[in-house]
Amino acid sequence: MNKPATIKDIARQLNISISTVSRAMRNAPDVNADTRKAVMALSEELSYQPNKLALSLKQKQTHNIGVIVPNLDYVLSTMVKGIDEVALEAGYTVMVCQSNESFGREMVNTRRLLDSLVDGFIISVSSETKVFDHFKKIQEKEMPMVVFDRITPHLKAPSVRIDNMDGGFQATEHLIEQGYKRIAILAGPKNLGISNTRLEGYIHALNKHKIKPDNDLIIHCDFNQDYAYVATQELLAGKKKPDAIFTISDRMAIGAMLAIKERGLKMPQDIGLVGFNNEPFTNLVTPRISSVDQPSFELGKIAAKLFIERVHNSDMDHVEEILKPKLCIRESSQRIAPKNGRVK
Amino acid sequence: MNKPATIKDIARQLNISISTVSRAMRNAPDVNADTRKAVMALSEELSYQPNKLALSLKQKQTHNIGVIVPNLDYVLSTMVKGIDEVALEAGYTVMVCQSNESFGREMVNTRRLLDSLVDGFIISVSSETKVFDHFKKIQEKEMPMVVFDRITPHLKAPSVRIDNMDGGFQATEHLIEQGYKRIAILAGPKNLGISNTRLEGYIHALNKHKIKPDNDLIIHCDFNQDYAYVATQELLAGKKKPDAIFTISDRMAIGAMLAIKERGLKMPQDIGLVGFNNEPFTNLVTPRISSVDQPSFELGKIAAKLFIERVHNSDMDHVEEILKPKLCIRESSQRIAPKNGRVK
DNA sequence: TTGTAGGCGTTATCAT
DNA sequence: ATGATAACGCCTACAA
Repeated sequence: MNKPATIKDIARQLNISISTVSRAMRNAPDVNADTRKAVMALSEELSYQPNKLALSLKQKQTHNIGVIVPNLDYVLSTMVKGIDEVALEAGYTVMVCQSNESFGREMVNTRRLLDSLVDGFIISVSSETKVFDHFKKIQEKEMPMVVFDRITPHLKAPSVRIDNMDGGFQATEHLIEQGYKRIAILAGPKNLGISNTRLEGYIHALNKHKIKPDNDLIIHCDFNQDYAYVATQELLAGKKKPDAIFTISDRMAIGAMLAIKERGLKMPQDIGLVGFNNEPFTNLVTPRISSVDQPSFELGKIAAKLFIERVHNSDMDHVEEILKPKLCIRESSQRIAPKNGRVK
Repeated sequence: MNKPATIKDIARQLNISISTVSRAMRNAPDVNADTRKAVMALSEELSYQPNKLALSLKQKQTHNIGVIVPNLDYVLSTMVKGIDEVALEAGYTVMVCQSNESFGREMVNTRRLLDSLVDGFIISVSSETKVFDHFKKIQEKEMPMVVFDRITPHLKAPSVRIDNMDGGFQATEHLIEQGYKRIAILAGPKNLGISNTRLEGYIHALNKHKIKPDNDLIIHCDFNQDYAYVATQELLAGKKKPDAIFTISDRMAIGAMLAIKERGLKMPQDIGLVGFNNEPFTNLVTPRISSVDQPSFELGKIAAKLFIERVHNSDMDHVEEILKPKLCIRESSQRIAPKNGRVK
């Protein structure tokens, strides 16, 4: 490891003091032009790089942001891209850690980053997490923290998310308008906020249209394809079959779709299907799946912006940005031809 | 920011010296049991956390690994998960940076992490990158560096990748065996290694079966769905139409598929299609797309293992792990019924 | 067993 | 305009 040059080396070679070099480097006003030139030249030659560690230690800030996400699926990796974009611009480096939806991993990652590696956090909470002590520790240190996408009332912090209720509402009302009567919902895990809020939207839509929610049509299952597949099989095998299904993720929609096809039912004729996230593949399967689109990249950018704002202003815990999702209607749920033209 | 406790605080409160505290903390052998107990108790009470920055500065190592990837799509995020798994186990924290396939971003990210933030790098090269000076700088510093997935001959470093040639070969030979005669390939950008190697595999398979490669059937286009869509449209509109297409990514396969459907051709009867990556959605579209599966998670784990090995052994530049991919045959290319049973 | 002193690379304060 | 010195939090000879 041929060690990197330090200001000390430069000082020694130039026969000037360390502090002068330091000043010259940072374009301080009170330094002789020639001296500066000499310093610059030599530092170039030695390809001097200031040591961030020393700087961070001194200034007690790292200019790193810890980003903790449950996974890096389509939606979250797009959001992270948004965070990255803004953070980089503002001179921050992003450290991404996946918790794999595991509470333990989330704790470990948080603790590690907390060890003076980052100035603060941008967090999306794992679905497994029910205790928030590790995050509260961040706040006890009065570190900036922003929660995004998967927020929780347990954490008082500036946040940005989409209007999940509205998303659930749009999806459900659309199905109602298409004439579906018995609309089931495959909701996610019970302790997951986005799951419950999308469910609320579903209930709202039913209520608005005077349809009584039926508990047999409200299924909580894990957030993935396989569980959705099984849940749908059971729904379709039961005696109170649904004629439409709203799944709160596209992965789950796929699971549902497989079960539906297996049973020989046709979408949208026999049964309607709407997913959530608008992942690219919804547009590729047959039939194409209607899905609620969310502005993920934008959301990530806002999360980072909130963070940066929060750095300078600690009175922001009440800030809660909410972005509107938008239903994309496709074949899987469109059984009444739209008035003006064709399905996208 | 109520500042965290340091060993200094502990020393002062306990009326002992800093070094004793330091020793007690690290379970040094030569420290009185009572002293240690007292130190432990107080450090617990003050919820003391050693300052990683100071440690890193002192020891000149951070125990961070910089991971630079062109994006976080399905394959790469799975690989990163593998890296994460092993790295965490070994006491390393992973810093992931996306270059967004941009050379500039890749440089910026590398430089940032290089500023004493990481002990080394695990890298997958962006498709845009043709100059490797930023990576060579890593090596000049004699930092450990491992290249994975998207490797390049320009970088002498331990690496792990899949056998892309074999993947291309498997896909192509399978199409030949299914009786396709005019097999086109949608290869990626020309300067991308995996693109060319998969293309080589394609050529090999053709040669083996005495089919003369036709330059009109070899298309280089950007690594995404839209370009593949256009390229396929052109192929199918030309006078020398292919009767099968091998795309070197599943995203591209989707683009091809859209163009094929648009033209009213049926898969696998009229035209065969094979993709690469075995992304989950290949199993979901209609028809299901045959695709070359690669052990992404495993590959990530190996990358991290190589890194850790490399930390202790600098003579590893020749190491080159190669994992075998495996073709998953599905409906899009299967026009001869398999002998033993059904398509998966 | 414990304490003292010096150093990691940088900046900031106070002299000169 | 420049230099000396202390400090950030920790570790490690060396001394006691």
